[in-house]
Amino acid sequence: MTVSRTINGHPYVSDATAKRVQAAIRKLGYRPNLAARMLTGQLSKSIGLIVPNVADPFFSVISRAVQQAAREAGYTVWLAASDNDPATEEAEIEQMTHHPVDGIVLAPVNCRSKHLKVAAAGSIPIVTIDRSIEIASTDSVEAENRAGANMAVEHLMGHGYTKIHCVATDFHLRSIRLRVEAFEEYLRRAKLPARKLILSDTASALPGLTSLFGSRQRPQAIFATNNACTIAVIEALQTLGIRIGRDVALIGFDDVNFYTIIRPTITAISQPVSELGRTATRLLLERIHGQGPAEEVRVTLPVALITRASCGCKR
Amino acid sequence: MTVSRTINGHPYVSDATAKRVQAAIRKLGYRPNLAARMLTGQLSKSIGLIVPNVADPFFSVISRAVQQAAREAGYTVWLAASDNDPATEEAEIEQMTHHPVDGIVLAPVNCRSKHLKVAAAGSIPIVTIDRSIEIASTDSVEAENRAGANMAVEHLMGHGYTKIHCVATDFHLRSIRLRVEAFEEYLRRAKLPARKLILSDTASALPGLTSLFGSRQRPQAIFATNNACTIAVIEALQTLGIRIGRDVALIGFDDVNFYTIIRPTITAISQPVSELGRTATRLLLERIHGQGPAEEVRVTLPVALITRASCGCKR
DNA sequence: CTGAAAGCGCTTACAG
DNA sequence: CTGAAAGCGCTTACAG
Repeated sequence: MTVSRTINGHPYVSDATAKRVQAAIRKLGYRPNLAARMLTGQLSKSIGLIVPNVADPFFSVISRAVQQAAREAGYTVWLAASDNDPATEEAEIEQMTHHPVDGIVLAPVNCRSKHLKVAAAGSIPIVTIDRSIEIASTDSVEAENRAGANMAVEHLMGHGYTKIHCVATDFHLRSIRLRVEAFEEYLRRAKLPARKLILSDTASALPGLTSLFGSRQRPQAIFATNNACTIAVIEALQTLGIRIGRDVALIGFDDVNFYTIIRPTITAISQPVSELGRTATRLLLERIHGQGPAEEVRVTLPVALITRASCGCKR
Repeated sequence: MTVSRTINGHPYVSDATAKRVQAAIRKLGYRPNLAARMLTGQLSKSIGLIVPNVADPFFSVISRAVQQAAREAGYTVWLAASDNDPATEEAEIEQMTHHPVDGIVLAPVNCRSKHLKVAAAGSIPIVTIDRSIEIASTDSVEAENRAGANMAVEHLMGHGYTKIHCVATDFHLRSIRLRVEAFEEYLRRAKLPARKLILSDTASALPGLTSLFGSRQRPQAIFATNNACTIAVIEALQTLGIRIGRDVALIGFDDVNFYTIIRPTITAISQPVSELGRTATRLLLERIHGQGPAEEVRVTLPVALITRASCGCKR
């Protein structure tokens, strides 16, 4: 009893006993049993993080940021990968909910999976990151998808290109759709054709670009909507012998480390990835502690154009 | 009571009652409380995974493999990043031990940290991955470091290079030291000079290579001992205007996705990264279930030379 | 300021 | 085959 009070810093423990308890704790190497503590309705001081793929550079940086922010607040994080499978994601949310964690930071596989409705209505708070849920309402943190697409198109138009193509994968994600939509609207307002190539997966980049570059719609510039897509485009263009930055310009959404190492270097829309992770964690911890407004919080963080060589600059 | 027996598949529950219990469970959405279960001394069905950095491609692939292998066995995994800080690592091991997890897969920051002795002597099993502990004994899984270094040197010598330099970072890691030692021994046996450049961090690659290439020891070929080091070398050579594959040959230990995208493509010693993760998880689960031999198990998995252009092949 | 009592939700013997 | 009892290690009122 007195030990419990001492550990939890309750008032009304005399200094003398507190000291004796501390000494005994040290001597015996006593550690409170978390399972027992949980059973009395305490917080677990842990949060869950579910991402589609830890090996994706975008998500590995996010994981790192979440982990650090959580640690600073005395929280530990359960990381799980959904492997882009909604069923796995559902199982993981279930498991975490019952494990238990106090809250979950989630990058959903699909914004419309039915199980998300259940999860969002559950008792523990959820904050989505990068991709917000469409069929339920939770706090969310994401980058300015539309502004990023606009910046990319504007920059390409500044180079004088008029035949600009958008190449996208993962079109089922709301973030990707927003980027594609913004791309189309911007070009439409500029009275230029807004053409797009939606790929079912990265493997179809090569056949897709082969026929695109063999057609009359051969583009002068490409806007690729995320890192996996950009990399697939680069590989396909290399295979086709089409020189990036000379034969065709390229800007990718998402910046990746090795874009400065390949030649030409790749111009990219850079997201504040660590900041996304930190913000989501902060928001979640606030919810866990019952702070924050009653309505959902939707945070959008700014992106930046990182000019390198693939767009035609610095040739 | 009967519910408990039904859930845990104990014998001596009549089919009729079992059915009724199942139905009630479904109807009420009942889920057993894990905290309570833990309190009676059950396994948590979770393992911990601690790596220096989740954003490192090597460790993110390992994380993925561990996660998948654990999931297949009905286990979930706590992932934590030690950020290359032994104190953080110590805190994470502590936290996991008491959380509790049934076992830990660990890639130690340093093979000689004193806290590892305590951890290895603890009650829950630990399996090290990529880097084995020197001051205590645990099961371990790693790649054939020496054989990999030998293959690299042998291949470079096959190209006729006689002035081969080893460039290394993270020399405090046993795996790196093994690679460097094997490099030296191989060249010594071939009666060739075995020179090396040990860098304190990747930032010192540029100054280090600048003076190396300005000296009389200017190498014809470089063997870089891990992916971070190889990338730093590539960047430094690019900055110096030294053409890889023409002015100097390069082989890196660890294969990385984008090595096929940069020009020249990078020849690498490829580790069976996913296999390392799966094997470590399998070993850990065996220990948790009290299987496996009494003595420590040390698994070494084979590596492979992936020939590309940077070594001088396919010029 | 300190301690005895009850209970969190399970499981493990022990009786029926 | 089924249930009542005790206990896992904590915390939250409730008495002193």
